[in-house]
Amino acid sequence: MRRHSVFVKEKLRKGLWSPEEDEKLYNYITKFGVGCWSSVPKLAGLQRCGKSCRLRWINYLRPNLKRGMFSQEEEDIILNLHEVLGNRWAQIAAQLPGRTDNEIKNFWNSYLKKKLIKQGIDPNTHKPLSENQVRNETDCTEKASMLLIPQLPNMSISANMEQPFHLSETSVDCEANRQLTEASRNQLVSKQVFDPLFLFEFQANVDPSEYNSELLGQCQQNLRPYDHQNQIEGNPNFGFCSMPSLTNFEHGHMTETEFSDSSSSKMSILYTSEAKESSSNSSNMNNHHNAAEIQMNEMLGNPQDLSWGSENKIDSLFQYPYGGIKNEEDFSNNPLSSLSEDTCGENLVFHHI
DNA sequence: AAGTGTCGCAACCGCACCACC
DNA sequence: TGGTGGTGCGGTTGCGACACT
Repeated sequence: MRRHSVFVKEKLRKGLWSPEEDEKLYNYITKFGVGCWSSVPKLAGLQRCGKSCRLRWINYLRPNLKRGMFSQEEEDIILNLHEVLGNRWAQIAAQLPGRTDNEIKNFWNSYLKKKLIKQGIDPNTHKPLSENQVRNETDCTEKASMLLIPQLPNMSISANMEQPFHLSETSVDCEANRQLTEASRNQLVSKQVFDPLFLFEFQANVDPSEYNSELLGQCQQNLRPYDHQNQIEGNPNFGFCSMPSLTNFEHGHMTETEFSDSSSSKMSILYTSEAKESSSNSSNMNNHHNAAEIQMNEMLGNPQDLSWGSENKIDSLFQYPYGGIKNEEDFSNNPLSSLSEDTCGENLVFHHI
C-alpha cells in the first residue's frame, strides 16, 4: 500500500490570514529579509504558497503602508496617471508612496470609475462620453442593481442620466495631460516599475525627484502640488498612517508593562525612527545594515517582545476605522484620533487625545 | 430580529516575463 | 534553444460588513 504521507502534497492554506500567520511572516521577513519567496513559507513555518506570502507582505504587512482614504491629491494623481498609463496599477502605485497596486485598483474599480462615468467621462479613454455612451455606461454600472427590477416600456434611462452632463475639472486636467509628448509617454511606459520592497526601508525618505520625475512633473503641472517631502517631514507618523498617533502618543498613558507588551507600539516607533533616520538606498534592501533593522533584530532576539498577544491586535493595528477621514485634518478632528489598548489589553481602542 | 442586497477589500488565479541551466 | 522555476502584474472572485426592507 502506498504511503500517502510521503506523496500527498502538503496542504496549503488559503483565504484570510490569521494574526498568527501574519506574525510569523512579519517576524521572518524583518529578521531575514526577502530572499526567495517560494522558500519563505517553509522557513517561516507557514502553510501558504510563496506567492500568497509575497502578496500578504506587499499589500498588508510591509511597513510604511499608507492606509485609509485616498486624499484629493492622490485621487488626482491616479486619474492623471491612469489616463497616461491605463490599468498599469503597479506603475501608478509606484508614484504614490505607501499605496499598493491592489489598493489603487480597488479604489479605481469601486469609486473613481463610477465617478468618471457620472461625470460623463469614459473611464477607459478619459474622454467625454457621448450621450449614448453615457447611457450605456450608466446602464451597465447600474444593471446589477436594477437586475431584478422590471422596467416599464420606454423607461431605460437610469436616474443618473438626469444629472447634468458636464466636463469636470479633472477632465480638463486630463486634456492638458494629453499633451504629453509621445516620447515621454513611451519613456514613461517603459520605465521600470518601482521595486515595492523599496518602501520597506526608504519610503519616508523618498525624494519626489527620484520618482519617475518626468511623469510626475507632467502630471503635477495639472495638479495641486503634492509635496511628498513635506508630507513626510511634516507628518511624524508618515509611513504608518494607519496607526497615527501611535508613535508620539500613548505610552505616556500606558504603564511600562502595557507598553512593552504592545508589539504594535514598538513596531510603530521603530518604523517612525526608520522613516526619519534611514538614508540608505534601496540596494541595501537585503542587507541588514540600517539602524532600524538592527533595532528590529535586537527586538526579535527576544521573541516575546514581538508577540502579538491578543488575537486581534494586528488587525486592530492595521485596520483602524477610517470612514470619513480624508486627510490629516479630518483625522485630528476625528474623535477617534488616537489609539491605545483598552483596560483589558485585549482590544485596541480609540480615544481623543 | 431576520432576510436580502450591495459594496469594498483582501486574496486568488492565470498569464507573461525573466533568469538560469 | 527549450525547459523550469521564480516573480510580478492585472483581472476576478469570495467574503464580511453594512444598509435596507
